[in-house]
Amino acid sequence: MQNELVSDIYETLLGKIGHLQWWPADTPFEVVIGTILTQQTKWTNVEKAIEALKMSDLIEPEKLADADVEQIEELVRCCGFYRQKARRLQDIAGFFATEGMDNIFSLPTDELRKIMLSLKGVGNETADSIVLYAADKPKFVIDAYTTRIMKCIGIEGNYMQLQSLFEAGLPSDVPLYKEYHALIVEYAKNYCGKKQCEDCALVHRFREKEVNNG
DNA sequence: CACCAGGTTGACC
DNA sequence: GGTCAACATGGT
Repeated sequence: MQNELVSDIYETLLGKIGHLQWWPADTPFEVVIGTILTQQTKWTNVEKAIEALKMSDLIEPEKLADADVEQIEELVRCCGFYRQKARRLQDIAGFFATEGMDNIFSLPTDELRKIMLSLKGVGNETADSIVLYAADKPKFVIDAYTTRIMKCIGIEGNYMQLQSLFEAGLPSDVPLYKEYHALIVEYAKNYCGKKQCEDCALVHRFREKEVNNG
């Protein structure tokens, strides 16, 4: 059954990598900033930008919303797409400043997700990352690595289909969702390069399983 | 020098 | 529903 597959993958990754703690940030709003900045960019660049924003005392909705957009551009330049990211960060900051971050984050999970999706620059993955890692609510994050790994194993689907698969196969548990996504990213970064794909323990293990079962 | 990175959007079938 | 170029810097 595919329901077991999801927890089997988790156990395999956990055994290979060990427990992980995510998301590295001092405050929920810092998580939000990180979700935008990390789009299509390495985390080391995000760290530099966050540090720069901290130096300018801008890791707060009101302050970021009131800053000059040109200043934000310079501070986040190292993350790429810096002009649109600066504007989107400022928009989101303005939204949280107006509505109150605590008010927004205490909404029901699905409503929160919908509202996050309505912000420019926030798509499925970013919305779910905010819901899970900033608001601490159970939503499983699907990213390019997850999609790639599942396709390797032989399971294809769009974002919502894969998310449903994972959520159906797991207890609704925030720390578990957080760690599972972190494990997938770590695994994929270290073991799913083009060269490594041939020795991908995960893929081999589950392909064999499939043969045995079927 | 070419290619990719924890992605989103708007335009177009 | 799906596909595609644009968005841009930094590291291998």
